[in-house]
Amino acid sequence: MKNPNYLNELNESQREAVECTEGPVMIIAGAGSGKTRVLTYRIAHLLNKGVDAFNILSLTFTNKAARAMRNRIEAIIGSSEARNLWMGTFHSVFAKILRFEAEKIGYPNNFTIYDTDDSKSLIKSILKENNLDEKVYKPGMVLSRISAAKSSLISPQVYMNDSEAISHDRSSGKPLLGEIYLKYNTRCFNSGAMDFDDLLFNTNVLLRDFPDVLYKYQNKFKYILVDEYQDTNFSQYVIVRKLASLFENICVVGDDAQSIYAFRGANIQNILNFEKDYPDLHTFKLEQNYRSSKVIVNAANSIISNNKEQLDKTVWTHNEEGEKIKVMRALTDNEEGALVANSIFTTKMNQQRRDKEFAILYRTNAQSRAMEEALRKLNIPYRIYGGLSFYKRKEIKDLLAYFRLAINPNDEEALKRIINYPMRGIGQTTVEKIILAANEQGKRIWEILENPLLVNNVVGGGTAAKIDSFVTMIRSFNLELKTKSAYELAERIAMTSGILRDLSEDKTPEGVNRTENIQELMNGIREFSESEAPDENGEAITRLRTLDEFTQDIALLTDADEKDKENLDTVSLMTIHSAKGLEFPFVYVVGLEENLFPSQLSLNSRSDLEEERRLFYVALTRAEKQAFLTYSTSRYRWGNLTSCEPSRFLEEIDSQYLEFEGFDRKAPKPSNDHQYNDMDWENFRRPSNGNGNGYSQYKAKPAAPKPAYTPPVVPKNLVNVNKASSASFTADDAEAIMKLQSGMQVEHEKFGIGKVLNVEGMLPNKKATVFFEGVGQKQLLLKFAKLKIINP
DNA sequence: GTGTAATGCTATTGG
DNA sequence: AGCATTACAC
Repeated sequence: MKNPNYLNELNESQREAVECTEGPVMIIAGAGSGKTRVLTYRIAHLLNKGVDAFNILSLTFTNKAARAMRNRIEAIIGSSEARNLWMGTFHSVFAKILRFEAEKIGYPNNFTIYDTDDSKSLIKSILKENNLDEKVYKPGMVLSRISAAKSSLISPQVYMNDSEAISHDRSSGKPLLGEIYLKYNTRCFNSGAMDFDDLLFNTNVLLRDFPDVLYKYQNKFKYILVDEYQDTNFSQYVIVRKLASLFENICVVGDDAQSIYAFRGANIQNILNFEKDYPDLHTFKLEQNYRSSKVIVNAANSIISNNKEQLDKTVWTHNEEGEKIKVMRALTDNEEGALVANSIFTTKMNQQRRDKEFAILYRTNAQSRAMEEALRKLNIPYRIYGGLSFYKRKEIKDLLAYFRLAINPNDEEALKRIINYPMRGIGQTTVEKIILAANEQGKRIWEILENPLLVNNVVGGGTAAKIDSFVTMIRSFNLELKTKSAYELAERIAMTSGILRDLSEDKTPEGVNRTENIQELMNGIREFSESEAPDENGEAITRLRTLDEFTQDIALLTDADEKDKENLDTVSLMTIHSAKGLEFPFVYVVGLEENLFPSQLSLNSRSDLEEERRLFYVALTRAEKQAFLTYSTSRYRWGNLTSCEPSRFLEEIDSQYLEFEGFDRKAPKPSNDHQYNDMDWENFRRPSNGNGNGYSQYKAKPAAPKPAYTPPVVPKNLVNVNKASSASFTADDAEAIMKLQSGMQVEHEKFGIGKVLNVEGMLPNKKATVFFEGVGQKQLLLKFAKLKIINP
């Protein structure tokens, strides 16, 4: 035992929650109350009491959280026993179990896991084959209906007989959703593929239809812990209830105030009804916040009190008072970025902070662009979490599709992706014919492809020969799965398939970047190949690590799982959803505008709006020392400048915790140079708390002042003259364009380094003549050319 | 079957 | 504005 006094590191309610190990336990944990700490210590305590690690199942929200917990547990108990714990997300833990048991429910053990893109692509194929209009049956929407059904354990058969579903789909003009759902499921099954929801649905099928399997896992998992229980859906709930029903050593941890995934089927009722499921339940409340200042805790409480549905709980803190929350207003989204970047810069300098102590949180991924540009201009390093994750990039998915097909040749989506990439003359029509033939004859796609007779029935001789050589190639990969290491085979596939050749022919910066991404993937595979594998007893052993292991490992990774990047000293940019569970000394929540946050789509129902409010609560409670809230009075949305009103959430915060920087809340909206419909600023909502003077402490200024915003100091050697993106000028851009003079050395994205020979014209249409080495003389419209001044 | 130009759609949130 | 799909020419 490395740390025998570990219980002393907990406060009273934390310790009680840790020590109550037997029977059902619910822990209601306020934001920043040490929830992870309790879970970690609880597991350590179980191990310390002699419980075998193999008998503990701990379900976390991300795999990264599981890894972090495992490490902390090892540090507490001082042994490597923690590696034997079953820990991970619902999806990864039950995918692992399904790999053992798949054949019982008719799946191959090496089943593919379809991601959202695969699912959508399959739905598109089905729509096309059945002559259904993609505009009526939008693939994304169809998928979310299917997903909702699966999360509620509604099979296609049940769906098609469900009167509520039938009338819902009829009245929305999509009566065939049930049929599509059935076809979709059949196709997944025939491809040996499960989508994300199938992993949980099929686990339920397995536990329902095979009592011996259920019994086996009930006995195995004598202690079950579930983190973020407020975000579990019905399907997950049933799995947990079934597994726990033998011993009832079930501990769930959650916070109803932080439930932000109802949109994907999460059900707060799971936490609210837990008491009914387990009458002899022990409930613990963690209400002391250790993370944030008093200002932040109290401000967050004042927001969440606007929600009607919530458990009784008061979060408080002993921490210092802290700075007030700063509210900042910008005129455009770009200026909002500049405001934030500038504020980070000054705070960093004044308080001697590191970049990694700052986070910028937003409601939608699209908002990151303005922030990025502003940070780049100030040379502030940043890292975006989410967005296009590494494994979603085209070139990565292409190579992975080869791996997938080598592992499971019936994987229809992988096949469609690469049968003609790099191009080998097997076009769309051919693929459609083959798939059609497979479905008509009730055969798997690979059965058709493998059989020259069947292929010849469908396509001409020339195409058949091309198919034959493709089949031979994939089959040769397949034969090497068990004999070659992941790295050896991956390298061979990258070469033989022609992907590397195809990419290396592309000399554009994007093309080079794609090759580098492939290289990075290969490095990851090499690392994997050289790592030790756990055997079934959890012992690390050295044996061949194969490509199918690798491919299955990464299928459920998310970018939150990207490892070892958190040590980088960079500002973090992410959506509020992905910020869940994280904390930062300084947090900027940006885009606090009506229709953006709260989102327009949430305004129709009370429960959706309350979820948005909980999301805001989550955002604010990420901050330790100080929070900053920003909004813009106008913003580009799908290419047009639109006018925005400040978010209602700004008014819901008790104003004693707010400080308005550079503007007066009561002052009329400042005029600016942009042309757009001026919204009714005078009717900017008055405080609705009835006393009518909610803002009186802010003195009204007579005139409409420009916000006190000083443009950031831009390093002279890296002036971004303009972005091609906008036809409108920000002050910065215009200024930079004006600075451009002949004789300067500049860099162009495509043409490289060049020298300015001449500048002419008036501002919006100012032109420069630039000589680029190896390219020649070019006339560039500064509004569009991305010119960087390298040497003034 | 392949390459390019034109059109049209989109931007909640994520495993 | 940017991306994906579609239309049409080769």
